[in-house]
Amino acid sequence: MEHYKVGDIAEKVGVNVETLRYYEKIKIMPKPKRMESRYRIYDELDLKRLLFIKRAKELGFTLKEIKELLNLKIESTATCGDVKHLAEHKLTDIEERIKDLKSIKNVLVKLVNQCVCEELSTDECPILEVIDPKTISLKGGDTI
Amino acid sequence: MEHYKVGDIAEKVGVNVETLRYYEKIKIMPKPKRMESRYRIYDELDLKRLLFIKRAKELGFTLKEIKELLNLKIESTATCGDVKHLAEHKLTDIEERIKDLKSIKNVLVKLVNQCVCEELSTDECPILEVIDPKTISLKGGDTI
DNA sequence: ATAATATCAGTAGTATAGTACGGAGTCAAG
DNA sequence: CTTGACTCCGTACTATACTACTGATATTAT
Repeated sequence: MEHYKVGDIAEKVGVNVETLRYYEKIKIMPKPKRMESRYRIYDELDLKRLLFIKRAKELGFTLKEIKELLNLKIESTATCGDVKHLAEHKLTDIEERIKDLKSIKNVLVKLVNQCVCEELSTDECPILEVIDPKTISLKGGDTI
Repeated sequence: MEHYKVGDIAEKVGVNVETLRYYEKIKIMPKPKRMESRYRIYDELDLKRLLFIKRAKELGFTLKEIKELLNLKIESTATCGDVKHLAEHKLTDIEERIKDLKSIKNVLVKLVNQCVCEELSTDECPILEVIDPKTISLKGGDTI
């Protein structure tokens, strides 16, 4: 089994060493084993976990949400239902994110194509039309 | 043309009044017109803009990135190429986000289905396998 | 063997994105 | 025509997620 010191894994994933210690403190990364010198030792699983955290953060999840995602595993009969509910909830959330990202993507595609040859001038910002108001649900009279 | 006071638009979109003033300060929302009493007046376009900002934030964009997205419009022949490049760059980024969100989604779907009837115990966290390492590109020997 | 580099723990400081507060002016309902 | 809700501006405070710094060990390269 491969193992890494804190500096190795940090460099591999592209976070800094302090971030790893911080993640340990807030319990999103598990306490690693130590060498006799008290140096932390990480393995492949830690590497994958850190990689997931990094990317999920870029995708807009908070560390708290990421922790929940990482804890989604079927540990026992007792918790299975809970896990299922939480997973279903996350699923809905993620599907909505994908939908809205696709809307933004489509606007960008159009914009790029407009740019190709014609010098069309768009007076108003084209990206404003993309968000499905249902996703957010306006309060009060729906004048939008 | 509909118009709103700061409290109206804030409540409609679900942000608070101070946030609107903050967005004005950092120039992600334009300076609104004022009534004689110096009260701010917002219109439909402002509403759409604020809605977009709110959702884009939830999708993981920073206010800085959102500002760039909102400025993506073809203003003149001169800037068309720039806009195109920036839009293409954003497009790639968004496509990668969608891809990784879909991967996470698939794992969640599997997890939910596993839960349905069988009491399968997954020893390790299933979600760790989802991120395409290419998206992040590990440094050093690719041992993952 | 010794100098450079890495790690340790703890604490303090930073960036982003708000959120709260205070005192004054404005508006609208009874 | 007042009283309660809303808005004004400026400033200060907060939460999240790091990032930097210190002084002491530990490891590694020459």
